[in-house]
Amino acid sequence: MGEDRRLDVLRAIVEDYVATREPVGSRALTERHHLGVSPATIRNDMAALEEAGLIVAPHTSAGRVPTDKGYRTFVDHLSQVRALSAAERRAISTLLAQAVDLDDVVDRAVRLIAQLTHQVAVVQYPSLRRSALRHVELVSVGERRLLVVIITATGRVEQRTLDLAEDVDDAAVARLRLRLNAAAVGLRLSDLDRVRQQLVEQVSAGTGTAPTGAGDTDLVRTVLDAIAETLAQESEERVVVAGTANLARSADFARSISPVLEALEEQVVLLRLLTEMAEDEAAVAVRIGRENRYEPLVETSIVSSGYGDGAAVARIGAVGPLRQDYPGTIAAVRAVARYLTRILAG
Amino acid sequence: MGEDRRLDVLRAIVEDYVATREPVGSRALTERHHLGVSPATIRNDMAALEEAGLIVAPHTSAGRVPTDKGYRTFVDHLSQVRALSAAERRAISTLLAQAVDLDDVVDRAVRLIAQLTHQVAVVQYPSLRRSALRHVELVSVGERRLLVVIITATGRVEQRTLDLAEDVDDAAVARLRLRLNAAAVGLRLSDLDRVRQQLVEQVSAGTGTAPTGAGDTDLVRTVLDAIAETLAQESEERVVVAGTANLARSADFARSISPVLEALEEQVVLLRLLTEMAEDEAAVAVRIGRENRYEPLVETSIVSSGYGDGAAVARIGAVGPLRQDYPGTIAAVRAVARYLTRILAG
DNA sequence: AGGTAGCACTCGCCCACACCGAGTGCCAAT
DNA sequence: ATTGGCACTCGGTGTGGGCGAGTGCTACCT
Repeated sequence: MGEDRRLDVLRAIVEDYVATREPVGSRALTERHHLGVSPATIRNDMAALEEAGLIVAPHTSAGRVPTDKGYRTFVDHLSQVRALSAAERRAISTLLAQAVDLDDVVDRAVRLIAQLTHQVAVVQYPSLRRSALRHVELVSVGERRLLVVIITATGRVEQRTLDLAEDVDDAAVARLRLRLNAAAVGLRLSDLDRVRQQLVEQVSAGTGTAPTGAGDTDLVRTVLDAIAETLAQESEERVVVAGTANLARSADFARSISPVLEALEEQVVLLRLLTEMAEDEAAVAVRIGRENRYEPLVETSIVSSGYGDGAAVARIGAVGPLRQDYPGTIAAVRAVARYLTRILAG
Repeated sequence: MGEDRRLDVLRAIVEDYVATREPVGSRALTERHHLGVSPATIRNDMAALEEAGLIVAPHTSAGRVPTDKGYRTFVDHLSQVRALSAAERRAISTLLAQAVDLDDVVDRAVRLIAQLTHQVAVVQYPSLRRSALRHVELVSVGERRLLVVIITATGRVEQRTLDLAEDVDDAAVARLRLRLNAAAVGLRLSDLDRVRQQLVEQVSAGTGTAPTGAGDTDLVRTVLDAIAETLAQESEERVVVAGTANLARSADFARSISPVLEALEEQVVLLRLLTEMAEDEAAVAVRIGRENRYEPLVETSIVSSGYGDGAAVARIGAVGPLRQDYPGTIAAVRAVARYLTRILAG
């Protein structure tokens, strides 16, 4: 029984189709790959593969093309992970190492992925919720408005403007800043919720020296609420995208690429898709075609990996056509994720 | 002499071609526009217009199509500015008014422009150099690293990490923060360069109370240098883009749209293009086709306007195909610029 | 002089048609 | 289980003719 050979045939079909964009026929297969059998035999195997839903013929007298399911088995069972070349790895590490701050790291990473994979690259900023608080800055802007700036251990800065119920003088703000920082620095933002009430009391009571104003408790609560709320809305989790031009070049999209472009501009959607892929944070996950439950992306595949250590975890990914070099993409995404983890830890 | 009519003909050609994407012929013109003359006469005018380089015929027996120069005269002399509908204006003002912070304003504005013009929208953040300093925050991160956060009057936040020559204790940082803010708040960032030396002395000397550490002068200089440098590199001026999907829909690009997409991802290029268009800050400027000296964009037109008052000036714009509804785009861009100015001032 | 009518001419577009060849499924033979 | 043979399908390509929109030119009109 040719169970094994059948999978060989599938692999050959995927590889050839990815390379040539032409539906691949039985004869071409026997010529380009030395499976030791005749075209007729291949045809039988192909019939079986089609039966199993792994390949289809676009029309009666054409070769076969992999289905989503076909790519899926290819990715799961057939592709051997290809290591990046030494040059590529060097390029990654030096490029990332040159970054001057977090924004720069993310920017470089996203461009790198786009260039390595020839696809659209997506990088999520290190998640706020899980990173530790480094500093909270309060600045009063205007009469009853307070600008809250949150600085995390990873160097990420988030801001938010608050409208207050009543006037607050600068002294009160300064006092609050001191206590807030004393009490909350070092906490994971995701822990904030749990210890919030406790914090309110602790901060309002003060450390003893300065006189406590009347509305301080309210103010503290308001500020902490704001911080929590900022973190709660996922929309604050930023995603950056690069390499959209690669989409236009691929010419693999039946309809237009504009639905895909639209999807890529929707941070919220991207975030949801990425986080849904986070079954195993460390490993590379792949979503192929209709496996993406999101209509505009059913003609794309997403290859994604988590990065970062415990303190700051997020995801990166590559969005590209169904017909793509999966082993190559996976290798590139994984490599960048690893270097990224290393850089952020250092 | 039909000098006037000739321009009427040009206007008619532009309008029809924009509406239909078909090269327009003499007969069609007389039918759709009531110029009171026969097709033969129109043909003579067309010959003259072609002679003048305002229109061309794609091939011998086809209608005419406007050239860059044709669009240019249309924009300069022939298009009457169309006011937006009341509904549109209401949409703009309410949408922008709901924004919660600067990021949100910019985000809403860019989406708005994309939606109104059906083109790619571009919004430059209110320029750092010209906005006043609201607050400088210093946070030491790690041993000899200092995070400098700059907050402007418009609510914009910029950050930068410094590597220091020697250790600095928290007390020194706190002291510096106090003095720096006392001395520099309210200054235009663009003025910083001029008064820098003066500031260094002023801040180092302190206001009298706290004892001054040995390395303080150096530290002050380093920090001010960093601030100045951050501002100097234009790359820190951010540009956001939206509506790239509109490009893919337009189907007006001879080659591929990928060069255009690439260009749109290059912040530096976009910034240069935008600032080059700032002859008259308030008015709407238009660059048509080859007027953009940047090769990837020679098949596009850019409609752009400044916004903001003296304190915070920047530009917005729309990038689209040559064949577009210029009056509509101009109206939309101008309207959004005005509302934006109002919002930021209020 | 400017506008008009008529006319011959050009050419891109569309359609019908035929042909070629890659590829298939099936069957009989090994 | 594999293979060679064979009839059949059908998309892609090339050819040729007809159509029609559009033009430039010339002669004519006001």
